[in-house]
Amino acid sequence: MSDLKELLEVKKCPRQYVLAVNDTLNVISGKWKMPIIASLLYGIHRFKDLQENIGKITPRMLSKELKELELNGVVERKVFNTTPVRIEYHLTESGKKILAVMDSMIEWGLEHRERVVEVG
Amino acid sequence: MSDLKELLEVKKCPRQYVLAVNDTLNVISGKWKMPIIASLLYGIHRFKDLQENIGKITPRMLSKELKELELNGVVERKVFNTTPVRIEYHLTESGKKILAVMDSMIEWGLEHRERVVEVG
DNA sequence: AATATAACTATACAAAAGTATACCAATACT
DNA sequence: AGTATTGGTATACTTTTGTATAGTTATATT
Repeated sequence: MSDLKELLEVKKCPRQYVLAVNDTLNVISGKWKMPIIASLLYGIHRFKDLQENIGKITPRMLSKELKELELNGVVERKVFNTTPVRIEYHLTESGKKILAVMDSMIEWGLEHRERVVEVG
Repeated sequence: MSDLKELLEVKKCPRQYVLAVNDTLNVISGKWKMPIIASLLYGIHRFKDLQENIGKITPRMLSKELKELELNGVVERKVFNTTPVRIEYHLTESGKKILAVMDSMIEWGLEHRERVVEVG
């Protein structure tokens, strides 16, 4: 295959795919996104509980990340009119489906570790 | 389910899964990893060609990222004893399989965009 | 009136990631 | 000797991401 053909082939890589990958990366990149999403998946929904479960995250980061996830349509914030006020964070339908991406990442990561150990 | 049970359930989330996800994130996170891996997948292997294909990347970043990918066992660097010297970067077996992760990211990203457009 | 609790916010800072611009080394060609 | 080519490095920045530490608001409890 000629260099030109290859170049054209690359240019054909659909823009919507690039956008889709970037959207996904935005949602899962960073130190705390995965721990937060995983905790929500496991049924932890309140600020203090998330903070305790994740361990070393500061309230500033937890707040910031939850806001970003909410803005990205991955998390929904629910306010309950009790005293003291109770607030719960839940994954949206999209949010729950990130599990599929996590699964593919786990699969790749495990296989890769085995291969690296074999090779040296 | 009690809070305690939930907590224990979370603690059961296997450490090797956490490591696997982190390994994968390390390989795909950042502004340039995906463009580089995609270019390699599409058959572009030389430094200058990668630089041209990716567009706005500086040689410093391309060099740095390729080194990191090599260190992580995702890319292999081959030196050809020609004049002038020819160097090629190729994905390892592990590297090629990142396509599966990319696919799941594309799928999630596309679905998520549709859902966000629907909801508003 | 003092203390406790949930759910944060504010300010200042440090570290990591990325950019801009210029330069280098080896070899071959003219 | 001067120029071109490939495959990078070096230095100095700017931006983004994450940390540390303290404070706030609203209500209820003692």
